[in-house]
Amino acid sequence: MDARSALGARFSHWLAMGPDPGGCPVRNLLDRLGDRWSMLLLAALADGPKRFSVLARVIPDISRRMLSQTLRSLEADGLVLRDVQPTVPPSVTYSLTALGESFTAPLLGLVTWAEAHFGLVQAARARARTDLTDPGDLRARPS
Amino acid sequence: MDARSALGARFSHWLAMGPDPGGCPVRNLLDRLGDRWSMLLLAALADGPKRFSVLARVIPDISRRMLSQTLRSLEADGLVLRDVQPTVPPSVTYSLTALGESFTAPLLGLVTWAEAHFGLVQAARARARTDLTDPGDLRARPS
DNA sequence: TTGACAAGGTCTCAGATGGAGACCGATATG
DNA sequence: CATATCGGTCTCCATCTGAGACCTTGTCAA
Repeated sequence: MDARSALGARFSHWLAMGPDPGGCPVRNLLDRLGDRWSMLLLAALADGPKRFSVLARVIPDISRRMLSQTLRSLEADGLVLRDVQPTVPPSVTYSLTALGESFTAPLLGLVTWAEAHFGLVQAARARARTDLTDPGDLRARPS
Repeated sequence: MDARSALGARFSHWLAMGPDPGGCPVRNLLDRLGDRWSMLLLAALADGPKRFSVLARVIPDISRRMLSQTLRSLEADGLVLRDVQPTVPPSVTYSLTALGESFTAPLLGLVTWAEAHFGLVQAARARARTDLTDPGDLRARPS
């Protein structure tokens, strides 16, 4: 059975479970991890435990607010461990829990796919763009 | 090499590529697919081609606006094919492209993990909740 | 004849969400 | 004395999202 059929089977199985959005494990977890930063942070922590400021440095375009918020959400879900050293200034280190480590396997699958197929996606985007602009591309358009 | 080491190696490799956010394939694709609906729609379409109204029915909590918007984004990325039958009223069918089908493999990995570990995540959440409310549970606190 | 309804959207409006940047507290450093 | 560090929080504003009205064109029921 290929991945598509298997995925389709899972999907129709969820439908049979009724229209409860939070009851479905996949809906529930996808709602949590399917945001802009969660998976990225898990990938960063797969590289090894890191402190707050290090995470902020290696992911330059995350705001401190979202960094804090996302890490707390991951901690609440048991994927990340937050270790506070009560020095002054305090030193806080984040690392993957065993559960978080178990997530690295599917995440690696995602990452591998992304690296392998990015070229095709870019090509599709370029095609979509020219499809949109083509009707007017017969002549140069000022302004 | 386990998944964690492999993922960590990928991550530090991205860092070496400089601070360009859109240049990294993984950042780029995660920004697109890592929203509330994209992966869910891909899972739904893995079950077979579906029309707009059918998708709206099987995913009750997506608004028509986001459904239309997300499908167009997936189409622009070459993952989904939009087939318009010029009947009246028009009939529009969405299906996975070959590229979209290739994504079902990593997506299935994610889904499988979610179903297998959802119990642990729920347990962690319950623990986090009691940790928060415990300090004040000694006495009832009005207002 | 009038009305309702269908599909596949778009449009507008209001509320949730996210980023930018100020601020904090205590300490080490220049 | 001024400034920087660390790990955040707070406020403000821009963007994103959802709810719900509306559109077109033809068919069917009353």
